[in-house]
Amino acid sequence: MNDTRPIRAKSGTNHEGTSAHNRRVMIDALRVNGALSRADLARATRLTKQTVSNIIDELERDGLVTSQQTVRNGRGQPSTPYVLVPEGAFAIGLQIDRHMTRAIAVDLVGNVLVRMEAKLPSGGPATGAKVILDLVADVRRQLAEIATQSEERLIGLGAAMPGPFGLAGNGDDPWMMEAWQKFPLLEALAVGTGLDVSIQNDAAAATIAERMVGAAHGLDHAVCLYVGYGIGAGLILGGELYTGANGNAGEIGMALLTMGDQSTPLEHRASLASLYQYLSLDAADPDLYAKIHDLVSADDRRIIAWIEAAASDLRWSVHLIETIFDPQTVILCGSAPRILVDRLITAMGPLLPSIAERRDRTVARLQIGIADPWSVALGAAAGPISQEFDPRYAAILKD
Amino acid sequence: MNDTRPIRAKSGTNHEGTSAHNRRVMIDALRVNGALSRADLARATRLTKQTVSNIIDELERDGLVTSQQTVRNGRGQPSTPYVLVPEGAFAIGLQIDRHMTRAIAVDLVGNVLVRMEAKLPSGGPATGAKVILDLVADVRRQLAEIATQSEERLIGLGAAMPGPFGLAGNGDDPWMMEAWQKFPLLEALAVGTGLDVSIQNDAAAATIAERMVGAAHGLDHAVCLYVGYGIGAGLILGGELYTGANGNAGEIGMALLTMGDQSTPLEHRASLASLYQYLSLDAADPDLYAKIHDLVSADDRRIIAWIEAAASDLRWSVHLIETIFDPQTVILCGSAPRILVDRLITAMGPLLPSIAERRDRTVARLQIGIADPWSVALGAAAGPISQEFDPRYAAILKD
DNA sequence: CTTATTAAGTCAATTGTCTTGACTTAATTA
DNA sequence: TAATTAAGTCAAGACAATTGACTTAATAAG
Repeated sequence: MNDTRPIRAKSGTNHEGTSAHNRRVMIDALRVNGALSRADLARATRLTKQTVSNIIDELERDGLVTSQQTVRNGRGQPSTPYVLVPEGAFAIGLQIDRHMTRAIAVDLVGNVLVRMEAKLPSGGPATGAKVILDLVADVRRQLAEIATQSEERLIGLGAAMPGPFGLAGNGDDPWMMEAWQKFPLLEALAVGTGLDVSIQNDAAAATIAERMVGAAHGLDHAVCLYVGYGIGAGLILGGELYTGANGNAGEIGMALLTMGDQSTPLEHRASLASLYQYLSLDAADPDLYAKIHDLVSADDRRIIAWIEAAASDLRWSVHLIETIFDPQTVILCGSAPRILVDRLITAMGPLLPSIAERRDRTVARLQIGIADPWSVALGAAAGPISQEFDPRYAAILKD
Repeated sequence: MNDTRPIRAKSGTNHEGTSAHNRRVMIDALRVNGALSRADLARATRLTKQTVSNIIDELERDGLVTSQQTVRNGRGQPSTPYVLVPEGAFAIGLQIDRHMTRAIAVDLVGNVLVRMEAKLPSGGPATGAKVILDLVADVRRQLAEIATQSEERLIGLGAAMPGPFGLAGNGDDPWMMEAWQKFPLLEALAVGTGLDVSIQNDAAAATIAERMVGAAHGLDHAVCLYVGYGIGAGLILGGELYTGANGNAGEIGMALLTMGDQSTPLEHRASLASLYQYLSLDAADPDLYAKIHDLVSADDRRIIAWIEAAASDLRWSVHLIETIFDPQTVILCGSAPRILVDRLITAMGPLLPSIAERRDRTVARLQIGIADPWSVALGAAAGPISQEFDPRYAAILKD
């Protein structure tokens, strides 16, 4: 054709795509169901016994699955259950937050093997990059001590930081995240570690964690409402994390709530940042979570008021998420003191009526997720594992 | 395994899945780009020339593509462009609305070949089912007159009606849609026509129409904001229509807007239903659209006020959609008089600031879609075509 | 206790689909 | 006129799932 307009087309697939998909399906089935025999896998995946046998043999050779004691289940030859081998793969997760950075090493099934943190100096990436690379190197060293072959089986480094990405900053962030968002972090990490690096926002990372080891385990339609310094949503749609056209899907914190004439972003009303401001707390204080814990435990009048107000906004957010996404469940998670999340979820009940009120529900409309300062780092680490081993459309296609 | 808990697993795939996917990719590429040579297709899909040749031969034998005059493009053998054959497939679309039903026949590329409508009697499905089946039969007869082989190449019947589905009715719908939603329409249509039948909500149908022949053509991340009797959103996420865990994703009309202390569903403020109520119009009046057209043309004071109010809510809706989905574009479409949609879109500017304000935009943040009383029926017809020929994850998998 | 039945799992041959590399065709450029 | 470039075909090969018969090992029936 003689014009130079680029041709838009989806990618084709071939044998390798088929094979890669089927491998992933096996691993996913073992992750969701626990031990399964070859016959179980054949029935569940609709592949033939022979195909399953070949793939399981290969996975066993690769050290990703292993057999257990045979079990007798009535007539017929006893079956041999297979399970995932935790040491089959490792990944490192890195959270870059406003005042600190955390790094975690996980294995194939999501066990946390190493966790370390460091304070980030206030100079932004110029000084912070070295701190981060050192932290990653430390985690890697520690991992190597407790897991043989960890280096050979280290599949990548997942980083998480507050989004959104790719935008001109609005300048209202007081703490340098803008500088970090502009910094070519991916390249710096890739060069500094020699690993495959991926970056996502913190809500998305927390969601990946929920899917691997939390309340979204085995669910294909779930939305995580993440409450941290900011507030965001992570979207599991059709079994995959949805990130939108530019990687910024779910940045619900920037949604404007119009109350009367004035509009405020949700983030200014229901995030930890809003709590810190409301209580005049120092976000850089290392004992911050303990202080909040104490305040909540003591039923401090002001924090109770904040919880009530935030719960009201979050209640509405859940309603909106249910209305727009029709998920199997909504999960409230966060990098926040656990007691605060517990109080929030209590204060959010009863939920607003919505299309989620169905008779055929099997999981609760709203569940509590991993509420832990480490959840984002954990999800960051789970990212490469998911990328490498979970079934996904893109994995079938070429390139 | 000796427990009876069902095993959850994704489906595997095999050669036929590969082949089916590659066929769909070819068809999609031709639909999006127009005429392409085998070499173009090979480059765009990353398949080999030989594979493309085989698939194109097969598609040509099946009557889905045809070659055009060869074209010389500089050195080398001239290329032979291929295009989709409109008569390669047909589908029938059916819209069931409150007071009427519309049916359309389309071909593979989305040309409308037949359109017919009928008034629905007020007795609900008991009397309406026969009217609908007769209408479909009439459309089918007319289609057969203008298109030979239409019966052999008729791939299905797509139906569209207001959602949400599968819920206990709230009883506030004055016009029987509840009865229709409870009626086993799918079975009735399948038995009555002998065709493959699928059902979706009207916003989803309008969205499918936008993707096939409208503003979302070739886009993989787009959200359609549908304004009709109700209001809803259709979601194209990652190249596929997303319908949620229970088929009710996008039912944004039920989203509550909290203004001060009281909350109202969006639908009560910005839909045609709200306009009818505001102006005391009879929704069953066959000349309704003409009347609204005249009122808008005459700048009727009251309708202008409604437009201003509705535009304000829709402006906020667009902001919310952009914030949550991060789509390439938002499309305002509807079963509404065109002039009203034009006025609405004008009144919606300027849009609220959002993450959609990017320097690298190639399409407008907000576009106008097919604003036409027939758009839902068109999308309903496009549904089976899309289901059969568009690339989608599920098409690769077994069963 | 013996035999039938059932289910897990393997073996070897086959099938379906894409890939590879050499070849043919038909145009432009030197 | 010859070299170059690109489209497209041919025939053989590679890869991965399928098929159907077979083996193994348990329980159930007589």
